[in-house]
Amino acid sequence: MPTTIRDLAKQLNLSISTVSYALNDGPRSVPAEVKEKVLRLAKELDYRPNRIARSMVTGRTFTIGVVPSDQFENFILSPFILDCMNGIINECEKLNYDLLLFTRFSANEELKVADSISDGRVDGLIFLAPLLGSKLIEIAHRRGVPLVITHSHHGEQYATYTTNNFDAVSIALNHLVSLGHKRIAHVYGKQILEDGIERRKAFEKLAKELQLTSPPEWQVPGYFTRESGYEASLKILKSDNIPTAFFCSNDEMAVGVYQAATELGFKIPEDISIVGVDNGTYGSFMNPQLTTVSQNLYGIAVESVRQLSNYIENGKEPTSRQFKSELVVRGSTAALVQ
Amino acid sequence: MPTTIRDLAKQLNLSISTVSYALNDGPRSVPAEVKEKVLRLAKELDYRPNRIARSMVTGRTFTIGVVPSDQFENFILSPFILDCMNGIINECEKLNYDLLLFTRFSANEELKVADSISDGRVDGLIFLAPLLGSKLIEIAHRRGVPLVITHSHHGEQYATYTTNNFDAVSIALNHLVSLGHKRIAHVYGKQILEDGIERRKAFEKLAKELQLTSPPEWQVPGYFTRESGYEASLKILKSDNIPTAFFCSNDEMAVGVYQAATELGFKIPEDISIVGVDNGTYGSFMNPQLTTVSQNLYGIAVESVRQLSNYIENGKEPTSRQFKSELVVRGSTAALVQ
DNA sequence: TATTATCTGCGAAACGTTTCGCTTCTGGGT
DNA sequence: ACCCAGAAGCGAAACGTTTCGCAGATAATA
Repeated sequence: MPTTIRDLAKQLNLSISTVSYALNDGPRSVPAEVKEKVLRLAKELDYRPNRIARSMVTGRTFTIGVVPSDQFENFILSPFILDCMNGIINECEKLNYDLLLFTRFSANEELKVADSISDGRVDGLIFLAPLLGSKLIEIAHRRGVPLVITHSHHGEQYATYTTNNFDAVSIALNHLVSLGHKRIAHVYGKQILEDGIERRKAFEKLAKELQLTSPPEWQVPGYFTRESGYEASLKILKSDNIPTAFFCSNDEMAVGVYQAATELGFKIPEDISIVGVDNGTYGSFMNPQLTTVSQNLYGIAVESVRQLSNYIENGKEPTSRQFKSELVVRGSTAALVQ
Repeated sequence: MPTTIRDLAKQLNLSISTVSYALNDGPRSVPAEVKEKVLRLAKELDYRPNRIARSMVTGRTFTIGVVPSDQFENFILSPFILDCMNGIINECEKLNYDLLLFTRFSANEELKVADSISDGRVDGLIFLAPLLGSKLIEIAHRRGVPLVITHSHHGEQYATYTTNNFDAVSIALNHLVSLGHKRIAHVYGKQILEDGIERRKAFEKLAKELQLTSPPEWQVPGYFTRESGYEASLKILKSDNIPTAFFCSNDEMAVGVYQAATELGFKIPEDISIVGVDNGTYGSFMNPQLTTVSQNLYGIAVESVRQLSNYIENGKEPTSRQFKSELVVRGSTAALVQ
């Protein structure tokens, strides 16, 4: 029903090819008056080229697919993902890409998803913090879909955009140590996400180096969610051996620790200091605001889009980059008073 | 380079049509053994039907487009939008739709956007809390793209999924009144979003009905963001006429009020009670947790996807629905002590 | 046995573009 | 007067599907 290029051609007594050249300014020239005629009629008939048909012949869709890792039941876009998405969206806007957000995550549907990410609808893919066991990446790669990975590595052959997790943890712990803290608990994150694993290892190593007091019962598992941070820290805070500070493997879990601590009557930062990782949007929503180690979530997102698009458009192989972290001192840490 | 249906046909000495019938289980039958042969080879050659080509002929894309209102510079997906998106994503997953997230928002590009939302790539559109002046909706409608609107009305001809804003405000204010508060300030929201306008009007009306004390200087403008809530409330809190409670037109602004209040030494809820609207993910991140009026963001999102898909698939006209709000009492409100 | 329905299967059209190869025409350079 | 380059424009192929119209073979009905 919508106007097609054929309608234009017919009404103007021109061939389809000429009309196409006029509309697209190439690849061949048409006389100025013809072009004008075409454009005028196109406007009049509210003509818009059908993107599907164009993709059919050009092989390009000007769409980038985003594959978030499946996070939690009914809560696919976490605050963390939100910050990533904002960077991706803005850069896509600049580069004139649209964004296809893949919605089928369930692990048992992995094959279906695999088909849907490689059926020609996207020019390339961005994997957001993929789970460790996911086979999607290999499949997409084998099928020749251009892709980049954020917040995880996945073998040398992939371009990855990550934070140096060891540094991040080091920055956080050194900050606490500089404030006099030695008794530090660790709420670690999901152990099927690279960030979770790496930060946990980093903590263990650094705890020795910095001669921290941090017995096994102070290493508690979370899942990068507020709830899990709450549960995990509650156990520690209810025991008779209380740390003076918590290092949380991400900001969301730190929120949970806030709540557990507050509920039990501890004051932040007077009684307990808390540091998170991410510097996500909502760290500053908290009261007191959260001291954290920034991941350059926005920058990582932007860079991954840029490199992906540069590969798609110019064939330039994307190169991996690791991003630096920075300490963001706010209200949740204070010098230890004895 | 990928395997096509033609490759399968050639290798099996079958016609393309027969192969297609075998792959799709219809619309005509093929003998079981032929079908098996086809499926086996398809698997062997890692054949996946090209979605673009399929769309070309069927006219269907199995993709729903989401158009967020442009919110703030560099921050397109707000926490509010995040909650909406989660509902949309989950329902799309169930109904086997993918999601195209439109990324070009700038008002000055409205025409370009208009083309991109109606160029055949989506089966339907969901407008998320569109700005009041936006012409996108009319354009999409005129061009025959199925659409629904959330969190705003836009004329009788559109299916809309909204919250009853008057009720929401009423619930919040009655809660405060029941706690003894009469001196209530209002941080209102963006006046180019329907929610912002309606809640402001509701507050004005209810302030009279409930005989609140709320002079004009206590009606302060925000933009539904934390920063704006902070700025707006700071003015009031620094004056020599301090309310006992704040009603904030959304949760994010309430966060800003928390911060302003805390900075100036007010205690929540002892000195000042605060109520927000949304019951977004973030409200429970705060300390004390925010008392709020829940919008059923998730339910609204789900319902809009359902109705849209039902229209796309079965031609059943979507019908508007208004959703109820509920009071969620948490830690930021307390009885007024004199 | 003659007639009609049901299976199989093929070929081709259609979806709406982009772009290549050709032809015809014009004008400038020798 | 002849040649050649460039401009203008057309027709058709191609992208990878789905599906309609046919035709021939086989089975069911009278």
